[in-house]
Amino acid sequence: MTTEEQILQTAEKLFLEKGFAMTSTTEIAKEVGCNQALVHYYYRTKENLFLQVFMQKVRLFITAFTEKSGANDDFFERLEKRICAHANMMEQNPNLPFLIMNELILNKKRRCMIRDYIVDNPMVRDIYYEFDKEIKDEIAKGVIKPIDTLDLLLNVLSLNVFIFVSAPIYTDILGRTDKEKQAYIAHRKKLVVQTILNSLKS
Amino acid sequence: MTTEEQILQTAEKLFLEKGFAMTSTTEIAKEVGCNQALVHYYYRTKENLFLQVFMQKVRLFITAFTEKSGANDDFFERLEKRICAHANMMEQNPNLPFLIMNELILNKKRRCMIRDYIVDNPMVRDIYYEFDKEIKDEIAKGVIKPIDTLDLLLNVLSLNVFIFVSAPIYTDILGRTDKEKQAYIAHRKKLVVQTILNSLKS
DNA sequence: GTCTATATAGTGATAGAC
DNA sequence: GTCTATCACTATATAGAC
Repeated sequence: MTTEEQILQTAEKLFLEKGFAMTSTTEIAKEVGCNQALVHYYYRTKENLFLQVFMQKVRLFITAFTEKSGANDDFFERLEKRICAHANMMEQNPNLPFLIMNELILNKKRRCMIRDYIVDNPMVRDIYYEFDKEIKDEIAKGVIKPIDTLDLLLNVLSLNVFIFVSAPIYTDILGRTDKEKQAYIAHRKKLVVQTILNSLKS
Repeated sequence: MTTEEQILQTAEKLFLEKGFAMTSTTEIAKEVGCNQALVHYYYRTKENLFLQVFMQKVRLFITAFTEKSGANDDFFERLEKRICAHANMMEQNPNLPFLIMNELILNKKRRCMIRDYIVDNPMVRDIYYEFDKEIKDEIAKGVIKPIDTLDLLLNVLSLNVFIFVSAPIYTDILGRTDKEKQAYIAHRKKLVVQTILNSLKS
């Protein structure tokens, strides 16, 4: 791996662990084993380096949520698969939801970047409209209780994100082992699906 | 108001807005209209000052959640009142859930402080056990579907906290006015209650 | 109690040697 | 491409004058 790639990879790790503000380019360089000037040689500014990591992660976050599932499943099976795909993506990147939330709340610039990325992205729009149509169909058929599509998405997002935000807190506060933490996550994943489906069934 | 109180109040405001790392004692002093040395004269360290704000807010956060309601309501009415009390507390302190989450995730020291506060606090324990008993009773009576008490609390917490974490993001990304933001919050509050109750009804 | 001044250390970023 | 050296800045915290 080139030094340039090592820097990006280490930056990703540290930004995910401690956020933008609390990670210094000096620290990144130290962990890579090179000089701090080299970080700026490749990426010029810390902000620049951060954005490369951040936007890639935002893309990952969104595409996982909009993942399509088998067409011959019924609605509840399809929804379950979508919820799980989203949770699995976060399980592989545990601090990702926190990083995104953190930066979006503390930094207006980031919110605007996301807006440009989401609202102007035809792919994202298409997937949303398709999902929206699907929901409206199922409501019309009387399969699920009436709900706004955005509300359903927000419910899933709330519950799923909170699994990974709460996991380290829960683990530390109750003095759990890493294995117990994994069990907590697995349990919560199942329960989120169950809660969402129960709230929809009519 | 004394200068000492002004400093504490300004610190509270800025810490809530921008978190610990991005708020400087210089900035606090400037906003109070005094010298930066004075902040340290009264509170010695920034960490100290932060903890005074933080722990007071954590107490507020927990006590709101454990608020008791009218005894002659049925279970669903009592639960609804509890969920609303918790949401209302956050509505009056919009950035509070974010601050708590943020500091707990980024800082292990803070997690340990909370542990000492929650786990060793008999009042908190009592309220939890009482709620737990109540849930188990209703399950036994067949009023609600079986669920672990901690899971129910986590579901409420997830959905409620996310209202206020998502509100500024939602508002900015979709270019909403402040009035529309209030409507979003009011709408989500209702929906959270509905989602939780629907998921419990058997 | 409030100020000025300052010690000390850390930051992001750049210039220039090799 | 990688380094050393350094600049300009900001931060927390303290010492000491008033």
